[in-house]
Amino acid sequence: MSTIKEVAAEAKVSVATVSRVINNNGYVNEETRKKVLQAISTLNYMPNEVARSLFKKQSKTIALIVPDIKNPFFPEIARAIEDVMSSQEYTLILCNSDGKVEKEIMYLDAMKQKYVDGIIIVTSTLTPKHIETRDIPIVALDRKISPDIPSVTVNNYEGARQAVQYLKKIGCQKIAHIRGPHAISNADERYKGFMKEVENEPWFHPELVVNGNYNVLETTEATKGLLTKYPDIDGIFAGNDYMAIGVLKAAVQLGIRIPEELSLIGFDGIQLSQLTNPEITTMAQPIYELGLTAAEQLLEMIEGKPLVQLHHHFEVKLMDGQSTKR
Amino acid sequence: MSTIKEVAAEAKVSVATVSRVINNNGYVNEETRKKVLQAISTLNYMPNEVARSLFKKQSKTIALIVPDIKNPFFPEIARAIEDVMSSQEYTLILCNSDGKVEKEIMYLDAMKQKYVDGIIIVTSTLTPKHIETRDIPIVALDRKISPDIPSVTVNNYEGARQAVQYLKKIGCQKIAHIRGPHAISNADERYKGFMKEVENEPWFHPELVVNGNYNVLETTEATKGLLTKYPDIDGIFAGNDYMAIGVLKAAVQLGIRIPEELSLIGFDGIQLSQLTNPEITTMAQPIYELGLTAAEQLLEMIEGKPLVQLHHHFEVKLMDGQSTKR
DNA sequence: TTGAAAGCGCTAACAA
DNA sequence: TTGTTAGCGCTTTCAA
Repeated sequence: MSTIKEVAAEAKVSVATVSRVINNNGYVNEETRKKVLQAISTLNYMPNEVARSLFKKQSKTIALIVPDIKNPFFPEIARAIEDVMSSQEYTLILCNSDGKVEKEIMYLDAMKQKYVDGIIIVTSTLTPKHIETRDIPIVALDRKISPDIPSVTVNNYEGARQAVQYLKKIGCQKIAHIRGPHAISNADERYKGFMKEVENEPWFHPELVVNGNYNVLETTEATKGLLTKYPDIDGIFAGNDYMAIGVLKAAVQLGIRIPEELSLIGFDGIQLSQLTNPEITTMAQPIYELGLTAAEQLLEMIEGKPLVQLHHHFEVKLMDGQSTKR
Repeated sequence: MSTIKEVAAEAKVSVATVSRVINNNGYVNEETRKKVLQAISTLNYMPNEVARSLFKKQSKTIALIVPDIKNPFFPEIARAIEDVMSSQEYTLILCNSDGKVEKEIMYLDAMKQKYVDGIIIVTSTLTPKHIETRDIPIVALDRKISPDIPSVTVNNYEGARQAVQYLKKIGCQKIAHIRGPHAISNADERYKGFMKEVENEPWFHPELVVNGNYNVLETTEATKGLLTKYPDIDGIFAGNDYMAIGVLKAAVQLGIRIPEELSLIGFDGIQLSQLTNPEITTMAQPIYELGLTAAEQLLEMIEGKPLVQLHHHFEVKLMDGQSTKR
C-alpha cells in the first residue's frame, strides 16, 4: 500500500495538496489536481482509514449488538442495517451478547476504543447509566432502554391485542398464550396485550398462559402440556414466530390439526414463518424497515443533527397465513 | 477518554513506562507499575486501539464476507467465527456481497484500508488474482477459490453420493435431484455426486434433475412441475435444506405425503431443517466446526505461523429426520 | 494556490 | 529501570 507521501513525491507536490484533492476541499489548481490524480492512479493509492480515524476521532464504522445472530429475526435486521451503512461507506461490526450485560458492556468498551461512531443495540439488560458514562451515539432497537435514548420499536401491545381479536373474530372460544421470557420488554408487552383482551372473558384463567422462552423446544413441551390439560383450547397466540413453530410441532405430535381444530397466530413475520406447513398467520413487523430506520437514525446522530423524533414506533400488520381458520 | 499522556502525568512517569505496563513488556519496577496501574484506574484509561493499529499496521479485526446473512446457513457460521474471534479479542466485520464480484472487491479494498488483519470469504466469483494483488490473509469458506488459497469445505461429492445411496437403500425406485445454481461449486459437486449414483440406473434420465437455485419458491414450482410430469418419483435429493423446504411445500400442495409416498433428503443440517413438519432428513455439515476451523486457520495466518494444512475438508453426516421412510 | 509543520495516541529503538 | 524521541499516515492550521 502506498502512502500519501509517496503520492506527493510522485506528483511533485506536498502531502497537503494531495490531501486536498482526495478530500476535495481547499483550493487546488486544476493542473495540480490532474497531476495528483495521475499519481494516485499510477500508484494505486488508497487512503489509510486508520490514520484518518486517528486524526478525526471517528472510524466510519458502527456496531450492531444483538443477543444472537442465529435467532432468525436478527439476520434480517442486520441485513437492512448493513445495506444502509455500506451505501454510506460505513462498515458494520457484529457482536453477539447472548443477552448478557457483561458482554454488552465489554463490547461497548471495545467499540469505544476503536472509535466506532455509533452503536445499534438490542438489549433488555443495559441501563441508561451504562450508556451515558460511555458517551457514544446509540439507538435501541426492538426494545427501549429509556425515554432518553433513541429507539426503534413496534407496537407490541396493540399487535398482541389485534392478534387475539382476530382469533376471537374467527370464532375461537378458548385462547391460550405462549409468552416470551419475563423481563424482555416486547414479551411483556405482548403478554399485556393478550391479557387486556382476555381477562374479562368467562373462559379465561391464568393457566392459559405458559412461558415458551422464545425457544422452540421449550415451547413444544409447554404446548403439549397445555393442550393435554385443556383440550378445548382452540386458539393460540404465540409470542413470536419461533415459538409458533414450536406450537406447530406440538400439534403434529398430538395429532391436532391446524387450523381445523386449533388456530395459531404468531408475531414477527420472519421469513421462516412462511416456510412452514401450514404457513403461519402472524403479526408482521416491518423488519427491514426497522433496521433501516435504526440505521438512518444513528447516522443522523453521528452527523450531529438534532433528532426530529427520538422514538420511532411502528405498527404491526396481520399477515394472513394458513394456521388460522377463516 | 483519557490518553496515555494523561496517565503518565497522573502517575508521574513517562508515556513509555505506561506503555510498558499496559503491554506487559520491558522492565518496570514493581513500585512504578503499581503507581501506573493506580493512575489507569483513577482515570479509567483504556488504550486507543486506533492509534495502536496505526503503529502496528493491524487492527485486531477480521472481516467475514458472505453472499447474504439472511441465508440461514451463514448466521450459524458467523456465530462460530465471532465466538472464536471475540475470545481472542478480535472484532468481526460483517459484509454482504450478494454474490457479486464488484461488491466483494469493494469490500476487500475497504477492509485493506482499515488494516483488517484477515478475511474469511464465501465466494464463487473471486479469483486468486484478486486476492494476490491485495496481499491479505484470507481463507475461503464453503467454496474453494484455488489450490493455493487456504480453505475450509466439506465433501459435497461424497455427501451427495451417500444421500442417494441412502434413498436407494430405503427402497426408492426413481430419484430426482433439485440442484443448486450452476457455477456455485458446492452445487456442482453435489450434482456430480448425485449423477455418479444414478447415471447407470435404468430408470434415470436427465429430466430428473431440475434447478432450484437455492431458492424456496423456485424450488416449489420446479418440484411441482417435476412431480406432476413424473408421478412415480419416490425419492428426492435436494441440494440444500432450504430447497428441501421448497420440496416439502410442493408436496403439501400436491397432496403427496412425505415420507409415505415420497422420501426427501436435504443437505446442510441447518437448524431450520429440524423445525419443519416432518423434520428433514439431511446430510449435515458440521457448521459450527466449519466456522471455528476457518477462524482458527485465519488466526494462524495472521500470527504468521505456517499452515500445517492448507485445506480442511470435512465429511458430512446423515442426520436422520422424518422425511425419509425406513 | 501551495507548503511546512504540528499533532491525533500509541510503540519501540535508543540513550541514559 | 526509566525517559526521550521518532514515526505510523493522515488532516488542518498557518504562513507564504
